[in-house]
Amino acid sequence: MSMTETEDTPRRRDPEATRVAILDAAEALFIESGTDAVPISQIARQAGVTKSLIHHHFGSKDQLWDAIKERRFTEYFEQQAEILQTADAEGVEVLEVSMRAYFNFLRRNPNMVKMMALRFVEEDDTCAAMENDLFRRGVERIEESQARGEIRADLNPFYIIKSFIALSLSWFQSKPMFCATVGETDAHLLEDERYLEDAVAIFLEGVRPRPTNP
Amino acid sequence: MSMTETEDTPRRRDPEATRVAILDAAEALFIESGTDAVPISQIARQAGVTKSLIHHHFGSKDQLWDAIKERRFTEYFEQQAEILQTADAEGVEVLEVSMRAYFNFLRRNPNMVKMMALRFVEEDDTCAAMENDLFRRGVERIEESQARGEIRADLNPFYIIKSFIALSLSWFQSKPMFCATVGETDAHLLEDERYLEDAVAIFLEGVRPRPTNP
DNA sequence: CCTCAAATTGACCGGTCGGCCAGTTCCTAC
DNA sequence: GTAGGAACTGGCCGACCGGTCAATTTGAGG
Repeated sequence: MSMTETEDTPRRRDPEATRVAILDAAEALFIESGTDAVPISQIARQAGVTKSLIHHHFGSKDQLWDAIKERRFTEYFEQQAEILQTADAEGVEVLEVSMRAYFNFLRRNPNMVKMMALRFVEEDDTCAAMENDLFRRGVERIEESQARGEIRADLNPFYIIKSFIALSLSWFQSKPMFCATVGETDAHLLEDERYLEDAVAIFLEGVRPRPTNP
Repeated sequence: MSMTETEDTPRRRDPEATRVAILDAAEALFIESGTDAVPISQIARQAGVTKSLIHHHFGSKDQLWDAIKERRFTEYFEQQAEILQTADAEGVEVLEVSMRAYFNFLRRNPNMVKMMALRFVEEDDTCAAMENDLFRRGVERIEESQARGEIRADLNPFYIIKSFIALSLSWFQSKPMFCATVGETDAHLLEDERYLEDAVAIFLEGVRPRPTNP
């Protein structure tokens, strides 16, 4: 352990780790209770730092919230781009793979679902450019399949993407509301896989070119 | 104007009108800026009443917000039940009619879209019973069509409803995000009708029984 | 070893906001 | 017409919270 190690040894003061601790604590609390309901003091307590330190690193509460969204959404779009890149199926299969990947991603990241909803209610436009880029690449991919006759050509590729996102996202947004009332006899309705199978079935049949066309 | 008129003449003191004025003002402001961002004093100003009067009628700020949600959601579910009742189409057509009606309802009531999103982020369970009832009636309707072979029988009716709600709701939730970045060349993508046509096309083909089955 | 900037702390301030209360006005039922 | 209760008002309070600031500690570079 020589003193020349400057990056990987934990130091007593580690501003980067501090930033991460604050971001993690704030993200959890904000998503749990909403930004306004959580005082900075509580974030500080949970992160094991002082209130002033949060202001030192992030300026204001709003800027902290922005940093949280920035971090998660960039991570999100990078992952989505990765998935789109590596999906090497062909024809409608690429849509099935994409939809299942997207659905399972949301399933593993419930926080993301909430942040998407928050982005809407707060009318937040940040990261819209990144999202646009991602869509554009998806559209190109679909257009190729359409040209090859593997996907119905009368559908706008943009709307095709929007559709399978809608089918995935809305499920996780509406699910919690039903958990409260659905009885035990209908509990199976809440299983993610069952919904996914039906949603995929509807979506795929909807975009697949019909064999016989009047 | 006899004094025996007790119900229909406007009186100098009209508690019911006051309640409505407060609810209207609060709903507009809450949805515009979020419940926490709007002080009761501002609601009072906009409604033309005193702050104390709001507490007199509704108790606390939270109870006021509850009353707002209660009012809108009961109205919403009643309208939806009405639509479901009067949709006298048959076969898959009933789904098309329902989906178009739902889509256009959301289009005319952007506040409702926001309240649905808020219901999710605030984890609000109120009115879940009403929603459940509505779903049950829709499910029965679809089951009949399925028995008659007019709709694919391998799909769960519950998920069918969920699907066309998802396709409608998500559109209006994601639209604002794109308005900021979409260039003029792609502005047509934001037109509600264009999306609706494609979404309906996908959905209907997805639930329609295939003529030839391998 | 010394220096300087960054990290970190605790104390404090000013403003805001939700809720309460004492008092006044008005409708209504007897 | 009068008593009582509901509608309505203005003023006030206390808690909370976001942000600032001066002071202290720590680490890295010269």
